[in-house]
Amino acid sequence: MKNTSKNLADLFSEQHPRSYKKGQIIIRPDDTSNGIFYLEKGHVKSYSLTEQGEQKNHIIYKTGDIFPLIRSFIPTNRSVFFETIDNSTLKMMEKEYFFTTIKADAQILFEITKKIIEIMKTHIERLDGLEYTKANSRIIDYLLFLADHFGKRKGKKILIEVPITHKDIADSTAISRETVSREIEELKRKKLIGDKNKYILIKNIKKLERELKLQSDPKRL
Amino acid sequence: MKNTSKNLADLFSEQHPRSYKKGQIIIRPDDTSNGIFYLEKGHVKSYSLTEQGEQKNHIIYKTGDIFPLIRSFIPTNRSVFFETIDNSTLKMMEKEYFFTTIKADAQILFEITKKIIEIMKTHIERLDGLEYTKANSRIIDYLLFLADHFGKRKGKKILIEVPITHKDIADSTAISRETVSREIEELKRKKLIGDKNKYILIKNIKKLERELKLQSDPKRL
DNA sequence: CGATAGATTGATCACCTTCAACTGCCGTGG
DNA sequence: CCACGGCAGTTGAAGGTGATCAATCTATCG
Repeated sequence: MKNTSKNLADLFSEQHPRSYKKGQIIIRPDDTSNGIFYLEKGHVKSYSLTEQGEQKNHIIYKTGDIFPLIRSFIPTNRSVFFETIDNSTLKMMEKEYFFTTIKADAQILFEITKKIIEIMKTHIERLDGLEYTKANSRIIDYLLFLADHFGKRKGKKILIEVPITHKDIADSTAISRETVSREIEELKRKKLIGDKNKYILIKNIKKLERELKLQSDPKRL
Repeated sequence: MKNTSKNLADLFSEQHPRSYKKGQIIIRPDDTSNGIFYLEKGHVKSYSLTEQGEQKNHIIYKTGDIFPLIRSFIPTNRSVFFETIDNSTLKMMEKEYFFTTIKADAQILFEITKKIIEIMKTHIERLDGLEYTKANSRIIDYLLFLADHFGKRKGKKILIEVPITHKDIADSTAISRETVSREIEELKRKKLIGDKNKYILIKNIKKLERELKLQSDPKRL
């Protein structure tokens, strides 16, 4: 047993990696198993469903993140799904072992707390972005959010390296897919964004940020 | 120095209480001071502002909560305000002392982590509620959210014991104040909610939950 | 290669914002 | 203590934004 973990990767180093294909559900609301997952490679989205079966996307987890946090730490009504959107590699640890280990070591526990805070920050940014009342503002804000979290600089441009569909954007911003399609088209027409091998490319982030401010301004030309 | 803290109240027990009047801003984005606040009595709302100065409400903190979490744990762009909506009592601890103390004691650190998870859960519920596309669904979901977090059972009814205005609901759900006014009126007409000394009273929570499911159903009569 | 899911485009119309005018309420200062 | 100012709430009318429906097209995957 290794008690010298200094970070999350160390903590999970002894666990064997598990491969998941794109689109596999890792955790469902009714799951009785209670492992803690560490995402080594790929991306996982969390979401709930409406009565009509529409997805309401929460966030996208990436390398170094852990989940599920809420149901692991406190007893709660489970309503959230975790599903890969990539071919992904995860590691899993039994809840009991996880808690025994972290409760015994303030240092690793502090690292986990910082990771939790980081994931909470992501949720707050999403919450904040959803409070724009105009559809195009919510879309632009979400693109800026994705650029910040998954963007890789390519010169002056930013490539959003996460497989995201218009449907995902729609399910993340409370907008219909058709409207997302039209707004994205408009942003491409304005040369603010583009495509690059299946990923969204931000061509001019400064202008895109300016566009967000203009969109919410009722007094724009 | 007291090292026997078993919970948050203990941890802050040595700090002297500070009184704030309703409407006072405790933390602004540009604040350089970096204390951690423990809310002993009252309510504090967190929010950001749009370019046009509109409030985007995040959550309402209550007795036993601590803030600000994000800016205390990780370096970040500050854009969030914390403001009392009640006459409130808080305790404050210097950031350095706070971190020295919790890093030295896994037990109190674990208590704080659980509190953080609880506050994260609140944010996720808000995020999820904002993903309803219809205004009346978002309002009903928000009322159910308030009932769950601040409601006191009065027989079969639930009194939401937090001073909340229609403007607050509007700023929390990305809806105009006028529409909130009309929808609340409609819910009163249906006898689902009412008033009781300035607070919102949920008269029939089961029916209100059913109303939420109906609202989002396009095939309703 | 067929099936399924996502994307596109156009037309229609409902929902909700906006604007405006008015009322009510509360805290503050003279 | 009253008057005032400002913010919150109410109500009505009008117009725009974005949802919905439908038809077609494309991409992906077994």
